[in-house]
Amino acid sequence: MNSATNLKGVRLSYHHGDLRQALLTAAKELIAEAGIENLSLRKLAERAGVSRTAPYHHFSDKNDLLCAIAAQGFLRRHQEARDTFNNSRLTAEEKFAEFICGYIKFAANNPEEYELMFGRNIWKQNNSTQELRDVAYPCFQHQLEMITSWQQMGLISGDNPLRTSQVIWGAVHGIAKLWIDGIYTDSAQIEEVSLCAVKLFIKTAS
Amino acid sequence: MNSATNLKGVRLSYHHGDLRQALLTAAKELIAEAGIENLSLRKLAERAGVSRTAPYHHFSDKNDLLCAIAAQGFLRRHQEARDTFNNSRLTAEEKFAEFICGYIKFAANNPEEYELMFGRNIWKQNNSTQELRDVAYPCFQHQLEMITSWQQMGLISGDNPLRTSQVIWGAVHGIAKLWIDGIYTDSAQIEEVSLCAVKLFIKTAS
DNA sequence: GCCGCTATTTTGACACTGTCAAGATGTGTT
DNA sequence: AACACATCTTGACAGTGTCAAAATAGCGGC
Repeated sequence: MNSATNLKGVRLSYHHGDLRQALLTAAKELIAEAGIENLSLRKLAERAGVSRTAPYHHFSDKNDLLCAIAAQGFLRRHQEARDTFNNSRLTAEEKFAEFICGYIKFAANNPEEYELMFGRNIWKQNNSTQELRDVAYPCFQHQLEMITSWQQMGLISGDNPLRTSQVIWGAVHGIAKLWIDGIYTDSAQIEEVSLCAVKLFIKTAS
Repeated sequence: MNSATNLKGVRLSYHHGDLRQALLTAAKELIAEAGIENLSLRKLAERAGVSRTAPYHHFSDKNDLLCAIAAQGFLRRHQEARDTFNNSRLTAEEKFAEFICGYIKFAANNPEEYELMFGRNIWKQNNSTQELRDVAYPCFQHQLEMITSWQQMGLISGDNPLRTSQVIWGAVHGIAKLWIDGIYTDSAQIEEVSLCAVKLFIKTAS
């Protein structure tokens, strides 16, 4: 299970050194080069200099490997959001704007990773790993808490914090997806769309 | 190209009758049964009672076939939206609410079809067929026109109609996707979330 | 009727995929 | 040294999308 992920001890694996981590980084390379759809375990194994079935001793499945990459993405985004929310130099309104813009920017700058984090294959049915859920759910929960606090201080409208949070999350998610998938017919400026979303959700919007 | 789609003449194709249409309906059956990920051209051909490569004379590609199915989805949704917008028994506010709820309900009731219409594989890069674009873009354009009209009559806030339209589209799209993919951690009532979105976007929201 | 042209379909094949079973090899423990 | 076990490899299997070439069916013209 947790064969090679102990962060303390230096020597983790036997033959390769740390194949699990090597596979993860190689996978991210390959995804960045050719997209998720073109990632195969065999090419990945070759890139890592290892035989076709070696990865199966570190990931039970292709899905398991993808979940592990997605988990890293949630950790990164969660950290980003926390940094913004805890930045005492920002007003609440600035934090909210930065949450919206930062979310969309994260997706736009890491399209393949975002696709993985929210691709249907991972969450649909029961494909999500426990490891992934342990990382993703706190990230979702944190979003809910932030939005709830902004709503309680009267910055954004709505009454039910959970529902409002779901709508705002849906908005940034949808904008990000439509952008990533290249569906906006005009060459939309993603920053402009983000700021428009901010204005629409803030209570004092004109 | 347009080998078998003439709606006037009854006898359209030669051997099978109308293999193109038979493939489309069989594909929708298979997708409904096992999801898009589990649709293969070979199983599809078998279901249609035809050899593995027969579909290639009606669709250049697997992608081409998926685009054709997606196009039918856009036609249906476009018609729905038009019906609502042209329903003279509804007030503007009711129309807007019905647009939001109807959009999300459409996606929730036809998850696989919606996945196809907005799955990344189709739009990403240049995978979209001309036929698909000819059907989808008018649908998008119609959404823009509706939202612009609601904004101009002061029903919803925001200044730039295009940007506002993109945000609202993003919101319904994102809510639908998060719902379809089963990502909302609580068992959200999709209708409640839709209504919350309506309230947030309408100008006189509390 | 018959002949040929073209649209349609099939058979065969190729490279590629994820994944399993069995064996080989390295590593640490006793 | 011997064992247990983690790690990795080789071989194999059933699928997949798609191409090339051969077979077949329907239509027009004679």
